[in-house]
Amino acid sequence: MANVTIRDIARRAKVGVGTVSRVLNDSPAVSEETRRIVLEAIRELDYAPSPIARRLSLGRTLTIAVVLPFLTLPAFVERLRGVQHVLGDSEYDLVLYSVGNPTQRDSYYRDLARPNRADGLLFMSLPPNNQQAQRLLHSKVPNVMIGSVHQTLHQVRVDDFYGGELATQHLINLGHRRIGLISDYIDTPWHFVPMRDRFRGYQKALEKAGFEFNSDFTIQGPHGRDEACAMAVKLLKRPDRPSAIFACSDTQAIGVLDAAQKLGIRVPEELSVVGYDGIRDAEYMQLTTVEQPLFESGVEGAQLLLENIVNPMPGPKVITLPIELVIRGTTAPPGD
Amino acid sequence: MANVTIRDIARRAKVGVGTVSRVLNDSPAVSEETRRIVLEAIRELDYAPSPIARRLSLGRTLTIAVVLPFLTLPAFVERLRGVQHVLGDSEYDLVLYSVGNPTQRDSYYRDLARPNRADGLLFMSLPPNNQQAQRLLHSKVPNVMIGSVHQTLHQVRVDDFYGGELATQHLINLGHRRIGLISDYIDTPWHFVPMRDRFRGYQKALEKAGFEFNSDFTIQGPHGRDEACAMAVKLLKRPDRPSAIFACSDTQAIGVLDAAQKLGIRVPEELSVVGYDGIRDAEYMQLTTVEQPLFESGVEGAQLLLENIVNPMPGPKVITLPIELVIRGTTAPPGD
DNA sequence: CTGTTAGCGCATTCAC
DNA sequence: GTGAATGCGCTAACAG
Repeated sequence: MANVTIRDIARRAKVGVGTVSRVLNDSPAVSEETRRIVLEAIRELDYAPSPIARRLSLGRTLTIAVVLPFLTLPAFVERLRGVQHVLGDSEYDLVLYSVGNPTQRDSYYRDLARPNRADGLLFMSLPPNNQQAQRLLHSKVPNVMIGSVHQTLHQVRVDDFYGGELATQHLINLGHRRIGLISDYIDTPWHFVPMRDRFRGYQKALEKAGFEFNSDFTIQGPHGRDEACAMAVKLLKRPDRPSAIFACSDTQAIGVLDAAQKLGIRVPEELSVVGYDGIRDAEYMQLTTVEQPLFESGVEGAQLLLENIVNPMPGPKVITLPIELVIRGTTAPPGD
Repeated sequence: MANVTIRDIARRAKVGVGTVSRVLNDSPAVSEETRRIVLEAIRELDYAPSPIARRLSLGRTLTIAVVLPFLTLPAFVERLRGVQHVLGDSEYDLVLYSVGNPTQRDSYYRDLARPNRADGLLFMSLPPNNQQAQRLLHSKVPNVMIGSVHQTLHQVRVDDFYGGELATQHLINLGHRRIGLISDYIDTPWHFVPMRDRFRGYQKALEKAGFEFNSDFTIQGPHGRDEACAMAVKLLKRPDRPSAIFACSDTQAIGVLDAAQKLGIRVPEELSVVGYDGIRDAEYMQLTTVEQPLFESGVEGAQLLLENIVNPMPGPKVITLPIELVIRGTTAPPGD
């Protein structure tokens, strides 16, 4: 019942605590014989060293903090899985911080950017402002941004600009001219950069095709399936309604499908829809989408972080992961 | 750069470390004046106490360990969200342990069931064997099972037996007689009790209706959409193929829908499908399903755990959450 | 190779 | 009210 400590083992094995510590840490500087005796004592007393004491003594937390916005969005879960996949094999514990609002986000950026909180920080889709980035840098705590950017920080990202262009180009190639866009708010306190880049890619594609950009065809709003549905309804009720819609996330794309169904508009005959992310739901729904390697981004981010813990790289390392347009059943030439 | 410790604050404020500690912990036994001075020093040096040192000194880890099988299944993510929702407002960190195989599960049961690892344990859908339960009990570490059962442990669960009955009864009421069932392996080293109960509920409903149980209509296999699809294909290729299938999870139900599509069998005209869980995909797919309160179960489990940390209850507390049959578009009377 | 000792940073006595 | 001292369990440096 009473906690068994390293001292108990030492006493039991009739050695010093130093020796016990040595066998615990696989130090070669201990004879086979004593190692055996110590291990025996450990087994008999079912002893396991206290991680807390260990951390304090080592001056390391043996912990990686993962900060992400709500666990609600499937895309974040996929990334988290990737992170867990890597961390599961490491010596680090994964502690989870879920951010519900900008205030919370800021407090995490403040609290975690100091020694003794975590040995490494992983931020997902939560771009820091300059001051926060500065603080991170100054704190010397290794960190990696996944799915968000900052000039001074390590990051793994995808080329969202290109992705937006790819999606739009696909629609243009099919023959669409009136192409709507639905996205999150682009200028929010969250600074959700990827969305903004996708939007710009959309503009670029239009421009390249010689179409004029019509801001009436773009709507921004809060994220979510139902919200996207409402936005799409607004777009589809126009007399000159678009024949195709690029939704900046799969969740929103599914909302668009809802809207089409509600209004009796057939997909893809009367309306083409492209999403973004490549969450599993997209496959269920036969949604054409721009797939980004979500799981992979988690893996890469975690690995980059672990490397940086071992030996910190100076310059910001940017890993850009490839994206891919996956054509399924929700896009087709305009039925006119 | 150098770590600022409580001692630095004490020196700066010209007080003892004890006093600083007191203001950090809101002890009333400190004058307004000195409190002010200390807080001032803390602010000036941007000091924050080291959680690790705090933990060691307090003898508490300030940590809740959440153990769950792969992060892959949406149902687990929902529960995790519920847990996070509660823990986010507490003083505890949420550390995540993802279990990939039975060996890993067993090692977590062993390692976490001792002092100084976590102040509380949350196991999701990972029923312990008697020895593990015994060890948990003996370790005195507060713990709660979510979605799995053991006679001696606190748990929050749903009535899976009733759920299985409910789903099957629904199909019977619609007029179906040949009702297939697809489930995980029921007798595995994972001891996935809920599945077994759903299966038994199915049998019970058949029995009540006076139908004979036909084991040819039940298939067990590894979990997963594709796996379920393969099983369903097997079922649906029989000359006397079932007119309805109860899949023991939504993921599997979606696999069944895949199979129907592949074989050109219309749902619900030629085949009715009922799922189980109530994940969001189910809504997307218009799937009739038995909805269990996943998020809620996480919330309840976390709350129960926190209560038990404050003052441990002796007897095992069992919270049973209500389930609900949600009828959507995949069930209808048999088209014959 | 091995025992002893000095911290790691904080909370908590116990005197004053 | 407050300061000084002790211990939480472990690692690492230092003698031997």
